[in-house]
Amino acid sequence: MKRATSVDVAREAGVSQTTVSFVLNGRSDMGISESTRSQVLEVAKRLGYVPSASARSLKRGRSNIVLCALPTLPVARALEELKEDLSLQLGAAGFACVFVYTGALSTPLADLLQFLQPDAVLAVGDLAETDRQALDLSAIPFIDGILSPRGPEASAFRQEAIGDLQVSMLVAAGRDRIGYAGLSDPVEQRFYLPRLDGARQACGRLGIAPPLVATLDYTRESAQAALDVWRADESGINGVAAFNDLAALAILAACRVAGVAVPDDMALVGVDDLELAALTSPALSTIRIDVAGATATIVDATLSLLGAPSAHPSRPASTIRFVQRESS
Amino acid sequence: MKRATSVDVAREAGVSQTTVSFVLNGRSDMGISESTRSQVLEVAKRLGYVPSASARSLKRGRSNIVLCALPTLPVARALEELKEDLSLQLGAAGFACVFVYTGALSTPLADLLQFLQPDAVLAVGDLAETDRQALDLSAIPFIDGILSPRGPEASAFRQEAIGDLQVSMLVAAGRDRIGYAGLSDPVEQRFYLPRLDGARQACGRLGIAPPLVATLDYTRESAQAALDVWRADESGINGVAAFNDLAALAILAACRVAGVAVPDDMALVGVDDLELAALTSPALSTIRIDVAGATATIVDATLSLLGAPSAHPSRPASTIRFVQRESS
DNA sequence: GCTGGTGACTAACTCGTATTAGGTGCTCCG
DNA sequence: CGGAGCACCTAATACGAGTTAGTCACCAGC
Repeated sequence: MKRATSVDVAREAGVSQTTVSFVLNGRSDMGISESTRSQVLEVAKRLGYVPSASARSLKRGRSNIVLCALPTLPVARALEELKEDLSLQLGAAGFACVFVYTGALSTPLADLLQFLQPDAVLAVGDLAETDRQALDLSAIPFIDGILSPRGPEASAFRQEAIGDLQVSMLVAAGRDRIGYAGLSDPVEQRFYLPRLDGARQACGRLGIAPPLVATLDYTRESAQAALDVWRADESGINGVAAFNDLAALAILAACRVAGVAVPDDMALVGVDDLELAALTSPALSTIRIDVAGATATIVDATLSLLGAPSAHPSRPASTIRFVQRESS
Repeated sequence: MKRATSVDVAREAGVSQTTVSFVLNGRSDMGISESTRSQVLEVAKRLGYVPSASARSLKRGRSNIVLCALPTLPVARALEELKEDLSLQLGAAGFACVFVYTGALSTPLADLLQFLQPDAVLAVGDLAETDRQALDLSAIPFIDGILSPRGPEASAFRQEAIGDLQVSMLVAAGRDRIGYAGLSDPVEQRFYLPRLDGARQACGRLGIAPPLVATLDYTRESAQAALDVWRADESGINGVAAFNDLAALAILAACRVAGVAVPDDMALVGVDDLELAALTSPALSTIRIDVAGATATIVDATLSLLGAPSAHPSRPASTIRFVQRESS
């Protein structure tokens, strides 16, 4: 059973294919009588007619698809939320938001363009140079690094504010010597460095020494090593801001093993508010990122890139919020 | 700057568009001389020609796109791995694998079909009835519930084996009264129930009482309540198999709060081997699901659905492995 | 009775590619 | 010397929708 085309609908309804097209695209300026109109709609529904996406985008020159390229990143709640928000808001604007995995391992973005012609590309990480060129050649606009600020359009996510808030809350809780847990993973640097900068600035503003940085990967040993670094410091680190909850939880476990009491000996603040942050003992204080506002900004930038009208006159930026639990 | 078409290439190379098409599709049976061939290739490269996906799929009748529909699920390492594996293996077979979020909140799959015409749809969860009908109308084959066995093609994931292995390892560690931590989330039922079945069967086989089931959501209170249920049981539950690592970690925290020693008073085994499982203290014993083999089966089923030749004569199913850590 | 306008519709073309059904000119063969 | 056979290439069409430039019937107005 082949799928119905607009010609099928036309034949069945006893009109021309042109008329079917006019009716289904709601072109009221073309003078279609009400009886013909409803007749066509009825037949279209009866035959289960769905316009061919290929034919439509071939003719129109746009596909109404926005492609979102994802790198391989460890779990991040904010990112998950962003993905669903993007789907939702772009969907409301008449675009389909589809996701692909690109990275060293996966198919390069350039190869996908022979199958899929998005109107725009949003990349969470940075795009490879070859991918950039491929997009330029196909005249597809893109925004990369959408989670950290660079272009004006992406300034919705102020990663610096996160590090700042972490330190501020640690200091407010009476800590005066801060450690910062960063990550060695290169993909994460894009988020890590701005957050660390924010933490540094907060230390300066609050008149305490800059944070003592230790980097870890997601292993127990590296968390242990970081803890050792902080404890060996003669100034006596008593508060740690971690790049994200995963790192914070690794440190939390290292503290337990080493007999360091949290929060008494060492306060700890993560970022992301994973489900698990509330489930550990002690429960993890963290920064919750509300991406909904920021998504609007990204969607806005995307739509203006496409010359589409934007539906968000006011642009609330991403808001962040300290979630106090037991670890600080 | 408009993108180049095959006609542009033809004009520039001084040949017909037909010839360009033959060269670029490698139709060696059409007798293209080597000089023309290289000339066309050179011009195509120089102009940065990329064939139009819309035009191609319009003519060919297939898009070479496989769409994978994702429900909103909490973090699961195996699922992440599956997504990347699918991208990789389908990519190798000449298909683009793209992901969309569908669910109660998000755009229904049916609405996406006006923008995108995949050759097949793989759904991780179950498809809504309306989505099913829409796919049928568009004559797009689909496989849903790809993570749990129903059709013969999806039998790669033997969820039962997971529950079985959990119980077996608990019993091997000397536990004889087993609790099972399930989930109340309806989306997870599809995985939860088969795993529980497996656990039940293992208990039967090993000659111990069936598992005492308690369901939780991802909150501290529910984990606490589950623990209370097991401890209140007069038989003295001394080993718990959890639906997944997240649930297991919630229970781990509840044990700490309640002063229950893990693994001495209560052994605990999760499923999924999250990064975090190795980072807690005590570190979590868990079941690691190797999806690579199962992906091959899914890809195989998909390709045969599409009438494409499958590249995997031998079909290794998903293998699971017990990861012993400190909690059991 | 002829023009001009309007309401309701459609023939024919277009998008960019793949494919079918030829066309050249050349050599080989009897 | 008149095909047959080959190597090499191209004109024309189809895919399914959107769009332009009409056509046709009907009515009003002078």
